[in-house]
Amino acid sequence: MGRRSATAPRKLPKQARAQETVEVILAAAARVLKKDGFEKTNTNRIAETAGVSIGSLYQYFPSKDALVAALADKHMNEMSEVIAETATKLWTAPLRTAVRELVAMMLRAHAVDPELHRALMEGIPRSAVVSKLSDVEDRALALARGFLELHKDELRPKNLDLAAMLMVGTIEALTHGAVLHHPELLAAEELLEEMTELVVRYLVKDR
Amino acid sequence: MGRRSATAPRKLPKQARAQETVEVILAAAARVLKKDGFEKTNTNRIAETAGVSIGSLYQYFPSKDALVAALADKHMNEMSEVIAETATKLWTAPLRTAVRELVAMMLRAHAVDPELHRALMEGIPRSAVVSKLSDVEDRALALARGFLELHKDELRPKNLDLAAMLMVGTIEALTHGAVLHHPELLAAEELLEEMTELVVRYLVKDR
Amino acid sequence: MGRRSATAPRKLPKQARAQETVEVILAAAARVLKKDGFEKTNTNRIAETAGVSIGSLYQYFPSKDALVAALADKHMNEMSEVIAETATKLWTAPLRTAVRELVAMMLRAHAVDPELHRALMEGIPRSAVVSKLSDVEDRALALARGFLELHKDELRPKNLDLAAMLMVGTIEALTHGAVLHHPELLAAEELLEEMTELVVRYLVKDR
Amino acid sequence: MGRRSATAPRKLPKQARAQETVEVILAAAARVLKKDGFEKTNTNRIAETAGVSIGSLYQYFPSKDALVAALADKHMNEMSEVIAETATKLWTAPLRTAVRELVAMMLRAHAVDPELHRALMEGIPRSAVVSKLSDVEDRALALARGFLELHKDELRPKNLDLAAMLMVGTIEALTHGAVLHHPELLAAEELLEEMTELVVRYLVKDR
DNA sequence: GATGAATGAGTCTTCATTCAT
DNA sequence: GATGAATGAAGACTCATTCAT
Repeated sequence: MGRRSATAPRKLPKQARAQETVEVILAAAARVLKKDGFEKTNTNRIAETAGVSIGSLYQYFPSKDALVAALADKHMNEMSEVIAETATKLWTAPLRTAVRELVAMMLRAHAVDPELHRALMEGIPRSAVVSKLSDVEDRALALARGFLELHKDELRPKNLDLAAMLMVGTIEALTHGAVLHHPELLAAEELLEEMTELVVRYLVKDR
Repeated sequence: MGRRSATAPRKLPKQARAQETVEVILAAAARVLKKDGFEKTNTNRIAETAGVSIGSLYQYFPSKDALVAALADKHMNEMSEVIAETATKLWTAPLRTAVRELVAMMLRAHAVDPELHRALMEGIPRSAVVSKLSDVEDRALALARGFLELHKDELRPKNLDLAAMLMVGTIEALTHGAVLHHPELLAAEELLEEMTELVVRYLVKDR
Repeated sequence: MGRRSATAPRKLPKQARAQETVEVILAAAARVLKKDGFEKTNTNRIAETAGVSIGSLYQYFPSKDALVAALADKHMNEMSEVIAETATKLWTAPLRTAVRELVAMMLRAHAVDPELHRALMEGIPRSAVVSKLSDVEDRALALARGFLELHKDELRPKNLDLAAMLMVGTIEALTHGAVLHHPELLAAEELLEEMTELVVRYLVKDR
Repeated sequence: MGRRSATAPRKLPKQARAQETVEVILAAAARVLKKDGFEKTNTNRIAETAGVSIGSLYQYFPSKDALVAALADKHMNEMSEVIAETATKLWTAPLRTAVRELVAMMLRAHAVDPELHRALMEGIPRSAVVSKLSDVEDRALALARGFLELHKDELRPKNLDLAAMLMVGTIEALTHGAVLHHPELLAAEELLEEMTELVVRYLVKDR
């Protein structure tokens, strides 16, 4: 019914073998992308790395962009799962605990596959991929906004929109910074504590 | 050589002309990069946009990477100048004022050419360019570290390395976030105030 | 074998099924060919359109060319049947009537499946297909030559080979022209009359 | 100013050397096209045949289709020139002479490069090329229509549109037939005479 | 020095055909 | 026999870079 989106997967594999192939291709794509960056990644090398013919790659992904988009999708879903696991706790916990949980959640989500996350965030141009990724950010922003609304009375900042932006931006940025430059910190207690402190102190009224 | 020395100044116009050509090419490169992103930017188009032959472009820049690196250099220098202007004030001012100045400085530095900054940060792969850009970050980190050391006694965080990282990371991230998503905020007083508040509250001891 | 003979007819359904599959594939090939032209037609799409696996297609046709050739064959046979129906009348009828019948025959033959005829005549390269199609022309030429020989005495042209060529060429060309550009004329009385007039006037002696 | 047509030549060569290259490429394209047909012709082979790099080919022609279109254009222009030379004579000469001239003109026009004409007419799909070629036919049809109008009173057919179609169609078809199957006849006096006879007899009133 | 024509390795992508299940 | 996953040669096209004029 009309032209299908250029980045939609080409066909759903029916046989188990095909499903396996798709998996293998995605894994290879991730590996190559992490190693070479988007620009230097080429479909032939991905196929080769996957131990699959170039024809097979195009059987399942109509274009290079579609392949990367599928990879981004998968990665995003994995991160979303991590987020969904803790999202509910946010609404009942007291402010500090909730913030702590939020930060921990972000750190955990980004710990799923930091290198891939980086590769996806870096080299990719104005394609569908970026929007896929920033969907997550948008949702995080909405979530944060709702969260702040809930704790309105305890908060110092008046402009909740700006506060949400700062909060999400800060957490994301520091998480990304850790991902990029200090992956070892992702699991460190200290970073979690300090980030929590940073956010809470920004948010709460004095005393 | 001997005979020529009488007319040595003549060489100057030539050099001036060459310098001009370099400028024109860099300007064109910036324009194309901002408009099309790194991937779609090609040297021929840059030359065309510059109104210069491709041969001339390669006269002055031995490769595409060299050209982009030069552009990054230039941009970095412009940002560095802005930073240098206010760096000295940091050492004498009281903490809150200094932080405020620091944040303002970052916002101003990134307001130099946000679009170029973005283009440079985005699409570029593992080339020299990224390192050029992160040089700035490294210097900012060192600066921050020194700054914190100076105010050691007033500070709550014990791990100054981590604190410097969070501080610089936060400021940078929020500045970038503003650059990318809300350029109108770059000049806004409110963002400056809130970011200052964020950092100061994080840094200072209670009471 | 011995035991089987009792159930020998059982084999028939299988063969019938196979025959059916062949038909389905040919029909699909015709449909795709008409719609997309030879160049854009590919075996996978034909198989898909036929609701048959690509493997089955190659079970019955060893190559793409063989498939197209079979299609051409079939089409040619259908046209030949139409021709055979009226061919005998040619030998007994008076000149004008015979020519009229000849023209009508050509128009009818080409009305069998004009679109397929066109697709077959157009996009196909130096493959067996073209020769298949021109077999028909050759036979038509021979038929015409014999026909002219029969009416020798009534004719103006002395070079019967040339006359046959002109006659067949004219009829074919105009029929094709009609097929391509004015399909609605294929069934029109007027075209038939004028073509008859054209040929008869060319052939007969004055007075 | 908007997207340029996909089949427009890419750039006009400024230097003499470039003009030469374009010529060489077109000549090679013609040669390969005649030898292999459209389908089997590929740009790499054309470049190779031209003794030119594939890059040079794409410097001047943005696509394979554009190259073929340019070739068709050139061929058409050459044919048009031949036609233009004699077109004027048609309006003053008596009917039979004019028809004879018309037929001769067509034969001459198609004798310019019969093989190329054939290759161009055959394998090419629904691209711009076909329309280029049929432009000529359309103009011929209009010319013929005007011609018949002029001689209205001497003519037997009442439906001048149909008569023009038959006339042009016949001449073209027979010319093409000669081009394809009997190139030696293109220059033969006999074919010219017979075709003239065919057309004149069709057109004129008895007596 | 400047010009822009020429180069060709490298990329994406298609599709006829094979073959394991 | 049927299926459809897999293959890979081949072809269109790009673009960084070189070099004759």
